[in-house]
Amino acid sequence: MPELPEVEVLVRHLRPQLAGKIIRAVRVCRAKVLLPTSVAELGRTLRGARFTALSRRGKFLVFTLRHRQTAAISLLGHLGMTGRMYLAPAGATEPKHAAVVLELGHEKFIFEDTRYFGRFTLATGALDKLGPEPLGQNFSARSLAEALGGSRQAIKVKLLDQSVVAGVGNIYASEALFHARLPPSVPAGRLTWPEVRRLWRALRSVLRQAILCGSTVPLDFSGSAKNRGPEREARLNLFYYGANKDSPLTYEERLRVYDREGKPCVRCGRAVRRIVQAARSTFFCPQCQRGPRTPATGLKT
DNA sequence: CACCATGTTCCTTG
DNA sequence: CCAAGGAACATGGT
Repeated sequence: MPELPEVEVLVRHLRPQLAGKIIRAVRVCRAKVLLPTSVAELGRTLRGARFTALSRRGKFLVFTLRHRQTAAISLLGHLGMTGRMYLAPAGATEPKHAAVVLELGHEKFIFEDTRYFGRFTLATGALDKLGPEPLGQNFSARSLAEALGGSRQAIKVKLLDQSVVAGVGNIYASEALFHARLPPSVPAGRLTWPEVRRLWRALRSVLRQAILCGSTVPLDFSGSAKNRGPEREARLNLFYYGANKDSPLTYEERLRVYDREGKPCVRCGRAVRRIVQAARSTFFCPQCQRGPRTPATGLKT
């Protein structure tokens, strides 16, 4: 569950659950997710520390911890493609692909990641390379135009660049371009000012809606018996694909083009197309997302 | 077996 | 320097 909205919802969910809790023991099942931090260093640093804050930056979770009256510790989490984080009862069965487990007393914090592309590290340098938060104050249509200016890279590919905007991934890049009615292949630097403004608004709108939608989804990933099996899976997938009865939004209002190749565009009915850019799938409507048409006639050269 | 997958980084080639 | 393409990481679903 890994783009900005999913991470945001997870952060909001975990924050009150972790606040004040003390790490009694650290168990690392996959040392590679800590890199460049070592198993020994993580254990030494976290054992006895208390969670004091949790925030999000792009797709990263930023945990803040503290030992008795000492300087704050920052811990960076990233879900990669398949990562999940949740609290479970201390005695709960652990998932097959648990990467790190923090024992908190009667509970334990679990970071599981099937593909192990995620991170759980004390090295925070990755944050320095991130661009502005798309929902933050420093992200304006003007700053976006500046970040895109001059680039001949396709706008869809550019949106995946975390130094341009932090937190946009493959799904919401397609969604935002659909919302803004922009063709994914247009060179980023060739967008007109009105188009950049549309894209800016689309990004914020799409991400905000996704957070809103996700906030109404029960995020109980605990591995306890009642949360396993098909029901749990349904809930997890629901985040991206499913319908949520408690939400005022309908299915089409969440993912309008992503993974809809061949299906009718929800706006015009034309078949949604899939292309590959930078080795990733892009979905778009060839009718609604056409480039700026040059008049067939009457254009002087 | 084939191909696909919400992410990131590194390498090569032009 | 830039852009594009591919591979790598590791596992699972269809």
